[in-house]
Amino acid sequence: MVAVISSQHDPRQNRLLAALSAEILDQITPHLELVSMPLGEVLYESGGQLQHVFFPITAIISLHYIMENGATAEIAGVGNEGVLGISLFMGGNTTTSRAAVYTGGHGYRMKARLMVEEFNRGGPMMRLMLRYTQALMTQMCQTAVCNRHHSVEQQLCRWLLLTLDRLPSNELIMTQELISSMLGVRREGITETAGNLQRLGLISYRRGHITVLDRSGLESHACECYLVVKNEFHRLLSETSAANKFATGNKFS
Amino acid sequence: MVAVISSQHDPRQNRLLAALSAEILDQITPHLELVSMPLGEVLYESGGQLQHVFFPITAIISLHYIMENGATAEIAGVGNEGVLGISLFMGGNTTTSRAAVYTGGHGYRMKARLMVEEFNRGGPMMRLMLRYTQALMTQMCQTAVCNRHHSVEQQLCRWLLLTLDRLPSNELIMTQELISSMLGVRREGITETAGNLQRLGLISYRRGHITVLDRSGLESHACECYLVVKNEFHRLLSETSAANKFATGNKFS
DNA sequence: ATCGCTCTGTTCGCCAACGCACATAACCAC
DNA sequence: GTGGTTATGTGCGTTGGCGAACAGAGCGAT
Repeated sequence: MVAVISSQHDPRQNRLLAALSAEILDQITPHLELVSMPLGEVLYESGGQLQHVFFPITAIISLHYIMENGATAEIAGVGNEGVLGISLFMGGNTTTSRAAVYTGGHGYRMKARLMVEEFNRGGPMMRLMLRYTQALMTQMCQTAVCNRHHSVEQQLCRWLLLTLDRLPSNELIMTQELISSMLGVRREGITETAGNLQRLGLISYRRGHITVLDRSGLESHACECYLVVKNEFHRLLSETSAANKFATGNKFS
Repeated sequence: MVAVISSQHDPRQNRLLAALSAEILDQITPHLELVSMPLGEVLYESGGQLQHVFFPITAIISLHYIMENGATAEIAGVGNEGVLGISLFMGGNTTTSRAAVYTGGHGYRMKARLMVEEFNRGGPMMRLMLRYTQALMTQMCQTAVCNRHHSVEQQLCRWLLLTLDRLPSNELIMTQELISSMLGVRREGITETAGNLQRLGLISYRRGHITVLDRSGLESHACECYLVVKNEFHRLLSETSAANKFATGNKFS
């Protein structure tokens, strides 16, 4: 069973891991453990300790905050472009947010201690993690801005696109209820908005499934936030990025 | 003139600098330049290059995003507890946000290249900057959450308290117009809310000045977000924090 | 002392999103 | 199939915050 799964997956399906040199990737691959990440699994609670960092490949994780009254709001998402657990090497060990799987799938995990050791070498892994952290911060910023100024429809479009970018197909497996709790809005608001988008021919959906039919149409209904995040991720994490420039004068390199 | 100013200020007035060991602080002090940071000064524009990092002592800086339609929203603030310019060592060099002074005062600045070099030593400066970065992320997260779920009144209370914590006195020098653009709400909304708070005896204000009369009253009108941010800054940046724990197994230390 | 600019106070209609309640419809397990 | 469960659709009334427009009041400059 494990062998079957392994043959279908490769650490390079995670774009952060893929950005590492073959040398470093070979070095850490023995420590990467393929794990199933089922919908709803909580990878850490607010204030909890992480035993592993996670590199999703087909799963998507939501970083969100649960308020005293139980309401939730997503702060950022983590898919195959990223890693869960940056607080380990940032020095705080915990965060005030929670992480849960909202699109089931697989990912690789690595023991926290190994990750910290690798980070502390100060080499390409550290630089990659720091660049990713900055990209994640951009996503958080844009979430804040979007929450302040944009309509539910704009936010839904943004969110669908960001999620779609992390998936191999154009179909999302999730209920409107789930989306509403991610965006921190009413479920009825999603029903209404999704209905509009379907009427416009941008998406189609049935109970628990959403298919994107017209990606560029969705983009034009989304707010600017989507492209800001997407472009910043590309700028910071494309292989030809500022990595080398940054390394100038770095005694680690 | 410079001598007079210098005699009144000390790098230790910035709590990040104060958290460094005397040895390291002595080492970088020659490179710290005391600068005046007048209200409205733009320290960097979205996408621009930073020539310096800034350690505010009496000034407060707003990190905010300007939308295509000109509306603004603050993402986080930076005062004497922090540093402006983390994108320099995170590897991205620029951010999508903008930084402007919203409470005039003074701060120290340091040439960007020197900061990067110091960071790249991988020692206490790096660990301090990373812990600060995580605290800043918490602030961003809470801004996102607060924007989603809390009323203008709750947000105003939170914002006043966060600003107050960065000031030596209980008086804020700023117009309602300025506050509204920080929070990304209408100026009238601030007028109305500030009027309520004054009627309740929590604050008093006159044209361009706000005095906090009842701090704990303000706290009880604020949402949970204020304390989340405050506690997380304390946890991550108090001198007895996880710094040493983090350093365990770190070949730099 | 006065003028003029800027900041603050107040009103009005408007609308997006909310909270609640309940109807219908799809899917799953048996 | 059929029944139960869960997801989606719809219709209220309510409300917090918006946009615009303008009146008054404070403060600084001259």
